[in-house]
Amino acid sequence: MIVIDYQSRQPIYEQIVERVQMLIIKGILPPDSQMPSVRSLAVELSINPNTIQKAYTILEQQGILYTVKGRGNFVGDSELLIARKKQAVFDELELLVRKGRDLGISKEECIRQMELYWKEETS
Amino acid sequence: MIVIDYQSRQPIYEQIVERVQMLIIKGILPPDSQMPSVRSLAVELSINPNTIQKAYTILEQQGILYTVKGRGNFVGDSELLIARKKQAVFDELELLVRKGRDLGISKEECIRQMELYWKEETS
Amino acid sequence: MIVIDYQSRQPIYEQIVERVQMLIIKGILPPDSQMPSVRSLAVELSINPNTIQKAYTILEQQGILYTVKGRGNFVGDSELLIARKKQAVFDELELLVRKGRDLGISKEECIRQMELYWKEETS
Amino acid sequence: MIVIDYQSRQPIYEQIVERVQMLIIKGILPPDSQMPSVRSLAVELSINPNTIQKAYTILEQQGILYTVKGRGNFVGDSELLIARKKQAVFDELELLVRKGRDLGISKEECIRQMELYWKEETS
DNA sequence: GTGGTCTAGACCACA
DNA sequence: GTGGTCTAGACCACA
Repeated sequence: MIVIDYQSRQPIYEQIVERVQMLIIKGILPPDSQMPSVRSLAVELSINPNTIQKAYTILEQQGILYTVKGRGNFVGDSELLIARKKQAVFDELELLVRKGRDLGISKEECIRQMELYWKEETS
Repeated sequence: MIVIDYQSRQPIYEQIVERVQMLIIKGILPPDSQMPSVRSLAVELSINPNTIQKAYTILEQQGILYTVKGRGNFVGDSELLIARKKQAVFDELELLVRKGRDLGISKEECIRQMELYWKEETS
Repeated sequence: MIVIDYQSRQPIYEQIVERVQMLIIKGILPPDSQMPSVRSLAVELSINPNTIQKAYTILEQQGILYTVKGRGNFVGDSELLIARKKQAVFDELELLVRKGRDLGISKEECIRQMELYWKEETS
Repeated sequence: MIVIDYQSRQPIYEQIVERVQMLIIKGILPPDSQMPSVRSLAVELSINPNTIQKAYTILEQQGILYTVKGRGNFVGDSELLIARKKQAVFDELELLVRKGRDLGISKEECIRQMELYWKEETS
């Protein structure tokens, strides 16, 4: 379910955070479902448990997971996550528009490109 | 001319690389003009000369600066840089479109936001 | 495995880059095998870790090594490296042919020499 | 007569040494003809006289130029220079053959390439 | 443990 | 003066 690219420059714990977020967004991990335990996921991915723990801690701090003592980690509210991610996308878009304008890209060219990308099939 | 954020997670040498790229893109540093020397910029920014050297070396490898031994560093072809940066912006845009689609953002909403950002004044 | 000439005009980090490239070409360092750590190689060669780091960084930029944060450096695709090196040899050969022609060396003499060198045993 | 590439990584004094050698090899500077003075060449090329002096000193040490006190620098024996350059070309060729063999290039491929380069027009 | 960044300071080649 | 290399040593993120 979670695939890690060990050759990536992105830290493993960040990759786990993002993969879990995506699984929640896509509904594969529904709200209040139980996450695999730190140990079992560490074994499954052949990763140091400290690294899994770090990812879970971050997800908990973000309010995306919640911990029940003695029972484990559970998926929180997915709407919150989706709203936050949408905002992040728009924030990035704003930055990108600025960069593009500095480079002399016209609004029309930018929109044309965007529509182009929108039409493409995604794998 | 170059402002460094010492608190940033982004390494100092990367900040310098990006600031110099921007100054070239904006035409503030025209082609074939001489860059400040490694030592003088180090003093000006209160940074170790090695760090400046690292930034200049990267800019040289990217073909953005060229070095004349014993004379200094000079600005190279700015068109090359701008073309590369434009491509980078479009690549980022494509990624962003994919992210947005996964989050259920509609094409129309995306374009509306983009037009909004385009109208804003920039500092 | 790696021998450095401290008297050479060639910088130490370049010597390391070339030695590593040769060990990969010869198959002594197979793809995906782990490189010695920056620190251990520094101790082994009695060289400052920063210098090893510089060599490894260059090899990574060339796509010859890949780095996994917190784990180490690993050998990448050797075919890519070999193809690039072959091209470099032919490019040098072309330059050499031009130089030879300017000096009045005949094509026949050049080929005779080349065949001679080819027959020699190499250590 | 001498063209310097100020953007080259090759030091200017080395460029001068090589250009002068080439002019002698091609017979443009015949034996016993007088070289331009350090000062006049410095003015002509807009270069620091120290740099010209360094080039001339090297050429004298190589026996390619000779100095007559109070009169200036003169071109020496060109045969000596040509013989030495030929040897240098063959030495480089030997190194190249070794590199090629290590890379798995066949003798036939190497000779074929060489003949190819030999046929090409030169500018 | 691993690599990555940075400082302080030295010494070199080159112009 | 200019850039380039190297050492010694510190501190950080990551696994």
